[in-house]
Amino acid sequence: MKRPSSVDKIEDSGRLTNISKDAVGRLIKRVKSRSLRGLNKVDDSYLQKCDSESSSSSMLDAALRRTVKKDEKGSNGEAIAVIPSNSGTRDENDELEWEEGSLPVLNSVNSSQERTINGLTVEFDVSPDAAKGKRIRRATAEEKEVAVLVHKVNLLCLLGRGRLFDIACNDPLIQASLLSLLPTHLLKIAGAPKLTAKALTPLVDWFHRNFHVRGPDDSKKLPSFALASALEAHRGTAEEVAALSVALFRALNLTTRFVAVLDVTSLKPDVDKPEFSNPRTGKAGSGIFNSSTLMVPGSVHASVSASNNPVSDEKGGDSRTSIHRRSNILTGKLLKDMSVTHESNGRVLDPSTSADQDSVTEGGVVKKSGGPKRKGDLEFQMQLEMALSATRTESSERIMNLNGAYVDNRPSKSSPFKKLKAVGTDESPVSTSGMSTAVGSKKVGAPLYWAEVYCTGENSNGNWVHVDAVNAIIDGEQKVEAATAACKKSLRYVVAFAGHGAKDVTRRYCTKWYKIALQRVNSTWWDAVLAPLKELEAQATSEIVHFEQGASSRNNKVEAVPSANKKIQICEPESAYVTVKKDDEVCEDGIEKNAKRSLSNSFAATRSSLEDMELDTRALTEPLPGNQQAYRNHPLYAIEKWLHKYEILYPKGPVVGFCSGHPVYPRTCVQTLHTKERWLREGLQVKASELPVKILKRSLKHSKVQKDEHDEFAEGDQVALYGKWQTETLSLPRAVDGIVPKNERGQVDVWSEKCLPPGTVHLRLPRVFLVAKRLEIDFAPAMVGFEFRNGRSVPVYEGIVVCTEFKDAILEAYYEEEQRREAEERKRKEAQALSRWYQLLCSIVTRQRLKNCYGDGTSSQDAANTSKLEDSQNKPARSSQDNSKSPGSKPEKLHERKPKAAEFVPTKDHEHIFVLDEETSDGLNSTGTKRCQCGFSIQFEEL
DNA sequence: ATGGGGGATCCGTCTTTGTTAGTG
DNA sequence: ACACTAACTTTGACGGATCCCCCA
Repeated sequence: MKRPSSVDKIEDSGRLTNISKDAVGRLIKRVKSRSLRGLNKVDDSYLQKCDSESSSSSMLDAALRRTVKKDEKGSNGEAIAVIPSNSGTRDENDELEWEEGSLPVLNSVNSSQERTINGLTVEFDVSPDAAKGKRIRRATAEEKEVAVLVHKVNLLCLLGRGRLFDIACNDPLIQASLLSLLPTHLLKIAGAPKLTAKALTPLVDWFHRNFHVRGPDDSKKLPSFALASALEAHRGTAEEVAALSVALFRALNLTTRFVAVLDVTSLKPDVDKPEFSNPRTGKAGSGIFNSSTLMVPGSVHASVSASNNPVSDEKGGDSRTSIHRRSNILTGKLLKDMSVTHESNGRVLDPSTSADQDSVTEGGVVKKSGGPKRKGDLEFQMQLEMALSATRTESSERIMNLNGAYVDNRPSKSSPFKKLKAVGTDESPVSTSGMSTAVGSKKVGAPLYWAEVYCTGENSNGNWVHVDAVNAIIDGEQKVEAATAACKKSLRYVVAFAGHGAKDVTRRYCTKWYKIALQRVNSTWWDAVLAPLKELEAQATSEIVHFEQGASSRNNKVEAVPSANKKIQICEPESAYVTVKKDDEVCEDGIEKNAKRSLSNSFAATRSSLEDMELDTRALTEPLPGNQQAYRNHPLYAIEKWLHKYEILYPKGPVVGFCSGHPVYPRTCVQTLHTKERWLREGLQVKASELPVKILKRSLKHSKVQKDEHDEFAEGDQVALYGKWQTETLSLPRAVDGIVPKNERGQVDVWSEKCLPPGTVHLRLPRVFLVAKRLEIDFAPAMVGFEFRNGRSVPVYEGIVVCTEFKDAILEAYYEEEQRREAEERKRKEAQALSRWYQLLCSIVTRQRLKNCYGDGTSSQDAANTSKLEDSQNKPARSSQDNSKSPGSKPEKLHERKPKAAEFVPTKDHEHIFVLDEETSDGLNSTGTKRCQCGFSIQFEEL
């Protein structure tokens, strides 16, 4: 990879990217291996997936063994067990052998196979039909956890990538180069006091005509380098082109964000498995990092010309090649059609409503498409027209796909009508008023990158406006969801990048949050990740706004009159961003600067909070889903049918709508119910006069347990449930006279601090009950929960509950007791250590003596040497035992004669038999030596 | 052809308050 | 005799997510 070595920061980022990439690669590898292991673990499920021809020999082997095992009982005689050669007599313990035994591997597996082994017939059946019947293995908790981790890592990586592109958009060289290419009349936009979305039209139009999208490339360029290349070639990936548009807007001092749809791996396992083996990603070798849009380039034929002719003429592209023109013709045609068929949602470029199908717009000028045409062009146009007319017939309200310009223009064998796929999928109003995806197909990629420009002239306070320069769409935020849905992508995370920061703006682009939310990571984690970035983003956009006011002076300095001959004309050595900052620092005195900064910050805060409010409002005003299933987990609405077992509607109203005849209630009306006992855990008790709002039937098992109880409602097979509104704060009897109030089991259930009787305290210390008992203070064991052990749940006790007044006394005594205990423990350990040292030293002494006695190299020495090691390790205990017994026991015959080492040849399993050799006494202690026939001796001391 | 409803299936969660023999 | 510890054995019902089939 070629790197601009001069830019250290970028190098760092590059390294970081590589490191991250490697890490993620390893993680994915781990996931793959896990999933493989998982498949192996559940052989049956894998078996069904094993194509008869593709299954590996080991798999087949395993399958064979299984089949054989299953069929060995031979119920119907169709399948006969393979009996291994050694299995003439089988018993119960053969299980393991059956598992580990191997069978000859067959080369071909058919639905029914036979093979003779040692005269036995093998018959097994791995028919696909049988496998088909089996269910697909579901993901385990571990796999789900891994999927969440991968999702998070992927999100972080894509966030990092977005930030890199955002930084690259601030590159002064790129911004200056773009300005140098811009026609002079378009520079005026920078000075506009009230920017409106409409005012951006000519600018976006120019950009769209001059920069084109090509397919994703496999090169691993750094963002800034990629942008430079794209700028030079006037074409790049959708990501690069979108980033260039952001750079251009920023160069013109427009408050602009780079917006990207983070196309992360799924939160759920399995779903992504095909993606791991996706040939495209595999080929690219960059996995999830290669997340560029899959757009099929509109100017797909123009690759050669584009590279040869990198700079386009700014005055309408007179010098452009015919191929360039053709792509523009097609694009313009589509755009025009969009403007004709639909104008209600979002302003589309080229306001011309001419019905002339042959006219195209180019730089706002309507032109005849009289350029040279190739055979493919005509075919394509025919197909396109047929498609468009068909779309109009189907739904005149719908507009063309955003990506209409990127329709694959290769001649298709199928009918053009088959390409049409109206993807106005949902009940969403967008689908009816939004864009049609008639031309959209799997060959067309989703719009994943665009810009957001803050237009001060929109609404009363200004507004962020969606600007998709890649597809030449302005203010088309409502179309994005439909377009991405058409391409089987979901808008799970739409993130706007600015000033090295980022902000989640998904809610602006999605209308069905209830669907999106389920596919997103835990919001707490995501919010925590974004919090610092959001701050950066807010600061950055505020700074730009602040300087926007003085932008005219700067623009006067920029005499950017681009020329076709100038490849990159840098009129201003510093970037717009940098220049403005410098102006601020140089021109303003300290006080003014601070005042102005604080003013801008306050405005930014207002702007940011305004946007937050806007997004929140969108969330709260989501349209009612049309299908019942959507209400199962809808965050805003609920229908009674889909309430859970422990839920109820309270209050039952207001009804906000109907779905298939079912009244729809706000989710806030859904209350969770609990039993009396469960409420106690929360530190709440059910009011005396309250009746259960719901009574459930208890399971058989539980009803048996409850049979004896005489609760009014919870009798036998019933469970009484109460709502939170029926409860009050728990009032337990107060501790009186140092006596702790206990429950029927003589304990206190300490689920939380709230469950403690007033006047008591929970001492969560080990062995503290001993102290309380010694001090004769009343206490109750504190039960803190349950754990499942030995097939049943058992209560877990931690510490005791005592009256508050005894707390200090108990603690004091406890610490004293603990100190004493620790001292005792220390003493015991020291004694033990002493004893072990003694044993060790004895062994060393004995060894030395042996060396001294038998160090001449006789045959017995070998024996002694071989035995001494193991004896020094193992025998002391035995020998000491023997020692202790020896004084009482008579040393029989062996005692009479001294062992002669030369006579005795110890065997391998020889055990020492000691006889008393000599004994001396010093009054208090008597010491002695015991000697075995083999020559091994040990000295002992009798206390 | 497609999407919704509902049944079937499977995985994960919740449930929940011993007994006995051996050892010090 | 008493207190303490370790071993014993290894639930099962139900909710909910997901799959799959049928029907509008």
